[in-house]
Amino acid sequence: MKNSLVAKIFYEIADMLEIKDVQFKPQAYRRAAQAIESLSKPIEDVAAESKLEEIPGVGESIAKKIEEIVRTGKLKYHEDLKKSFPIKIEELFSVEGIGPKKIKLFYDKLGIKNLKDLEKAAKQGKLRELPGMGEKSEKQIFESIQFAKASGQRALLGYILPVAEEIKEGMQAAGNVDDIEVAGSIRRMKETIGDIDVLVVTKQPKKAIDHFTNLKNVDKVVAKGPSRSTVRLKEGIECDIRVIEPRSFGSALMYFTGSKTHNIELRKVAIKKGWKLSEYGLFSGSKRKEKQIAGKTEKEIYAKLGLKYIEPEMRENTGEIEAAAANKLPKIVGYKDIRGDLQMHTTWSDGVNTIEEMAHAAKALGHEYICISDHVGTLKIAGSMSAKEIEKQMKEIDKINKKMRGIEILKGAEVNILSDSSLDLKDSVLKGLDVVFASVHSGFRQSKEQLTKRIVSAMENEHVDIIAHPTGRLIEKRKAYEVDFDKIFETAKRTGTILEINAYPDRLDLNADNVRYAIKSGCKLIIDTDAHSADHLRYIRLGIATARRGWAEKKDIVNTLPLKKLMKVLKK
DNA sequence: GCCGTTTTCGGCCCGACTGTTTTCAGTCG
Repeated sequence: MKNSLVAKIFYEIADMLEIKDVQFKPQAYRRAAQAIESLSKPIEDVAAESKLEEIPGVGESIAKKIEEIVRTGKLKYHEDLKKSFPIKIEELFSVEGIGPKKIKLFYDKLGIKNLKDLEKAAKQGKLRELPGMGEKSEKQIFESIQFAKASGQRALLGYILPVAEEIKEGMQAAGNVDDIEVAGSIRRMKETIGDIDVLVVTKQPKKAIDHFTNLKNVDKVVAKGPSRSTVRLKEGIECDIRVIEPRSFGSALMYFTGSKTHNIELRKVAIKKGWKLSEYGLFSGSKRKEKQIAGKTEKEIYAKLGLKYIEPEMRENTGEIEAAAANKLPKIVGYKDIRGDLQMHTTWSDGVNTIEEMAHAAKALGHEYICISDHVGTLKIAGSMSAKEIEKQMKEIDKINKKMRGIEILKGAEVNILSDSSLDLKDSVLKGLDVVFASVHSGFRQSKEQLTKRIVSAMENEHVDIIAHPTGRLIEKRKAYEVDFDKIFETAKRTGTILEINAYPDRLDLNADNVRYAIKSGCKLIIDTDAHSADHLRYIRLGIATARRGWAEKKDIVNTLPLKKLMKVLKK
């Protein structure tokens, strides 16, 4: 699948054209890149079918370029552009306060090509002498570089969500906050988060902002004004707060939630109706005599635009606006629809809590059932259990089930799919379990064909109910291994094997795009935490969010079912 | 470079803030 390669090349072209001060083309390339990135099909397949120009934002010229990339793996136009700009553009763009104009200025006047050059020039006081620059800008650039270095990559949603919630609670404790919401990519439940955006309604803006800058996890106040402020938190992430008028709360929430491309499309819908949409509301009339027709809530704005309400997790401009206009939005699975969690580890393998502790924690979360799925097999990873130990554990589970009320514990196991496609445990043992997970834990570097074959043959096994974390990726750490999704989804559907959405913060695997494709292919999914401690069971909402981002409905997720019905969906 | 219930040509989302200016360009969200 070359989609991400094509998108990357187009993003880079957009950046370079912007530096060259070319008008409008950068937007065109970005739009195409974004559409290709979120395509559910391999771009080479679309090219083979000669349907490239059906992709929104792709016309004759870009279609030709895609064909060249698919054919040769690169693009001459892109290579030529790069030659005229020997600059690490992505690196420089990542510095806050620097855009295309400054990058060009720095390169033309000082020959700055990368972050290191820029830092050096800032240190030596060379930037301040350039036109349009001054001491303050130079200092700000230097500080942004330091901050970027210290905080590194984007933070995982699973770790930042609790921080954002703490801030929200901290603000509510101030007593003068009438309404508060965390917006931004957190509200859209993106896998990784750049910063935290908080919106408040208050009659005492100054007091609220003072309270904000004095919250206990604030490390440094970056900016502080009458209606907004930015701070750096001890967790190494920035947090913005904005005071909003009640009449604009919905439009502001919409605007700051994004995504940016979703907003742009909405504004186009407004323009078509002769209106204007901004963070202050939806307006009719000319500039001199404009009248607010909506803004208090998101719902009324969508309604006025002729659209059904779109859940934040779906606002990525991947067809949700068209679907909302046609009243064809799916009713996506809710955060309270999950009845149980089937993947978790205990002290029997590499978990830190006992079976009983896990059961109590799950019950407290409202689960009706859980499954203990410790590692099993001969592969010496993660304290795998032998067939003998499995026997013992099953008896222990029987005992706990007898004494605990209100939750049912299933007997399960996570078995390795070995490099030769065989399973790491005999069928005779698997047969006795309620739920069998199979997953790849070794040989990640095999070819796409081999890895696909391993997973497919595991699915063909009559005892394997679920494929755990099907692509093996670890966010910001390890890329997904390449597999043939068409083949995997087809096999899953045919054999009745369920695919997992692993809710662990750095996995979220299948990811949202895969989820959407899997559902389209007719697969059933399950959301599990893969908890290695009782605390981890809370991660379930990250998995639900991933399902929602992939447009999954309740009927697509098997652990929304009561236990009896769930057992019928499993293979035996 | 793309696209069309204003258009096959002439548009392309909108507003605020910051730091540099002396009326605004660049950047951000």
